[in-house]
Amino acid sequence: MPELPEVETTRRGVAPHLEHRIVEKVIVRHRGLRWPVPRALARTLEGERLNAIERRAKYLLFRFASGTLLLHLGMSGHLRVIPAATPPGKHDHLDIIFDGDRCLRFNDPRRFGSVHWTTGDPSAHALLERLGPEPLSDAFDGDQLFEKSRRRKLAVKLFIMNAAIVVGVGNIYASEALFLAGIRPGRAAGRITRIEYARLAEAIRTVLQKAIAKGGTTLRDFTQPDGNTGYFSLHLNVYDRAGEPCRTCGTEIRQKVMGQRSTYWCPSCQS
DNA sequence: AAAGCGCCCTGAAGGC
DNA sequence: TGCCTTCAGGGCGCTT
Repeated sequence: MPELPEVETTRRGVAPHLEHRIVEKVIVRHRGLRWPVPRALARTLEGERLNAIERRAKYLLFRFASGTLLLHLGMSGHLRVIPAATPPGKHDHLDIIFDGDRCLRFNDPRRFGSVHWTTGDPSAHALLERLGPEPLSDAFDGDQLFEKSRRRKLAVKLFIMNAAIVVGVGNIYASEALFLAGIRPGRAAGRITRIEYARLAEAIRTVLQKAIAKGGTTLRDFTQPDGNTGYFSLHLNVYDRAGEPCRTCGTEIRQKVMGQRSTYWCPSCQS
């Protein structure tokens, strides 16, 4: 379930423990992630120095001198930094062991996560090159949403979940952002006004930023064995609240499947 | 080009 | 108690 805020919190959690350290050993226990883990991963990484951990969309970028490891948490993946001798548990698919006994352990029950190695500019990698702007950067605003959506009949909720339009808006925050902006999720993207898109872009920023701030305070230490809470205990206005009263007006929250995913909204606060 | 949907996978929840 | 079914979810990639 990691959405962008969880991925960013993970990045902030593990980076201080690993940056500027040397990879001593790599253990791959299960190559069958979304894509097979590269066979040469251990050979590639061992001896490499980690310069920095960055994030693009929901991908974590481990920048080494000779290339970049792209890691996606899928929907059930999480990372911890633990002593290398810690016995592996179920679904512990990958260890990257750094000097100073810092073992980065990747656990992913559903194996929707992935690991890629790329040399050169990682933004040119096939998985990254077509991605839209980062929602928290200055490169993102409502005007872009407006321009890109003209003549598109797709529901606005699906439109903002398209990573080519803007990255990092997952299913939960899509519903939450639309609630904040007062826009019904089922409306055609091409029928949303410029002013509404300005509100929506701002709502997306707000929702993600709040979640990141919350992550910083609620997530446990990434160096603890039980270091991941999975989900932030966010104050959700509509998501997973079908039939419950709107926190603003008391109207029953409605739910509908859109693009094979549950969507929630308040029929009174959103128009 | 845009839209729709299948699929990868496990675990939790619900029904019987 | 235990089995079976259903659902959840990110996002690529194929089809229409």
